[in-house]
Amino acid sequence: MGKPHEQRRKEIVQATMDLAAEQGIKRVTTQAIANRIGIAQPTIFRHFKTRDAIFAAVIGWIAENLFKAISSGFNANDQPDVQLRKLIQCQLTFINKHKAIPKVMFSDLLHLESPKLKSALQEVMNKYIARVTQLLLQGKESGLYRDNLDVDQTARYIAALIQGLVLRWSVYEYSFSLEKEAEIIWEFLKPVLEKH
Amino acid sequence: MGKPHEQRRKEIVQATMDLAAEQGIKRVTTQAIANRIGIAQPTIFRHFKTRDAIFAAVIGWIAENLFKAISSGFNANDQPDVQLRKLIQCQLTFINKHKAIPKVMFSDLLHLESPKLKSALQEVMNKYIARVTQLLLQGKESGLYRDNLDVDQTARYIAALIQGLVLRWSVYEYSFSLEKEAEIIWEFLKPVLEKH
DNA sequence: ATAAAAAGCAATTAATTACTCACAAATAGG
DNA sequence: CCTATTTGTGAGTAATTAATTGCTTTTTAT
Repeated sequence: MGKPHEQRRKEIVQATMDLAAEQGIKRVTTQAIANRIGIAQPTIFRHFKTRDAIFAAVIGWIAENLFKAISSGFNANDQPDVQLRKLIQCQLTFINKHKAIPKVMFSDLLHLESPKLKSALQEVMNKYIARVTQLLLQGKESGLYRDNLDVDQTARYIAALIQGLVLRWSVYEYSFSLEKEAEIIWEFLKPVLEKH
Repeated sequence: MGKPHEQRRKEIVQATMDLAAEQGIKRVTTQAIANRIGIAQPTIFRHFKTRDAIFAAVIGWIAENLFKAISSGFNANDQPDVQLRKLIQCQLTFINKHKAIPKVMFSDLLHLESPKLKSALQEVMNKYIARVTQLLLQGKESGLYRDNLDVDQTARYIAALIQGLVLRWSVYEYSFSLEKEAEIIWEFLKPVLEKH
């Protein structure tokens, strides 16, 4: 039954995300994780020093795979606006597939708890906003968008808009299609970005 | 030292909000609340049946005072767009004054915990969105906004935008002025609403 | 094959924390 | 003023849960 360290770590991260999606962060106890995997509770601590370390790994997983996801649709030949549209679509598809993400993002974790987790999440946000800023700048420079577009401000608001949307999606128990929202968000954003 | 029931309840709600703002929901233990007020911990339970009941009262307080706040600037003579702008300004000023709000909104409370608290919060959101929808509709009918404006969708996105903004403000430890954002949000929204 | 290292577990611990209880002090009403 | 109700408290309970410990089993490397 003994499995290699790295494999168990992945199992634990996965089980943590599954439980978080189903029941919320608070109910993800080390016991619950162990039960889900089918190991004893103390075995968890062979693979993670503390419970917080598990959540740090979860955030790491999210960061890594979110950027894989939003890079997956990348095509250098696309116009910047098409790239941005695809980015939003890929992001929402990714979050839809991993319902633990809003639970982690909107939990007590970031509002205090360990400063380490908090700054880890801030970093993900920053990196995401930087990517959007870059695409906005390209669109501006290629004449697609308004000349007076504040790319930093707009990138932050696009991120805020999506976060708010995902929050509602999570609070209303995933009762609407997140993926379909990509198109609607895009229609909403168009007049903000485009010349008129 | 014995104080009347209603007064103590208010003290407890206030202390809970202060502590939540400073340290996050998780650290608001009944002991911490009692310490802040200067009473014994069991005394809390003379005034609230359970800890959850305290948070229900907090949400009640927020709901009540948020609507007072966004109604405070109301002037029937204002154009609908001015009304909406004022609403956003009042809301951000109110949240800025009560930093517990994002802690409560973005906590594990809504992501599971008691369904009662969750639906209470959903109700606040719904009521807020209804108010914004109403103002958008007025603006549309008075010819200020685009004819093809989807008022429901737009109201939801305005709410999402503000929630996302408040989340960032909270995660970044209130390090930027929330009140100043009202103006910037308004500039951001203009092209979405107006004819062009 | 075998010794060392890694992974596993049962039992336990230590800390936290919401909540109870029996009784004391304060307050209010007649 | 006296009594009943309310408010307050010190001491304690029960439940939860992250983390430790000592030992066994499994895996890996030589």
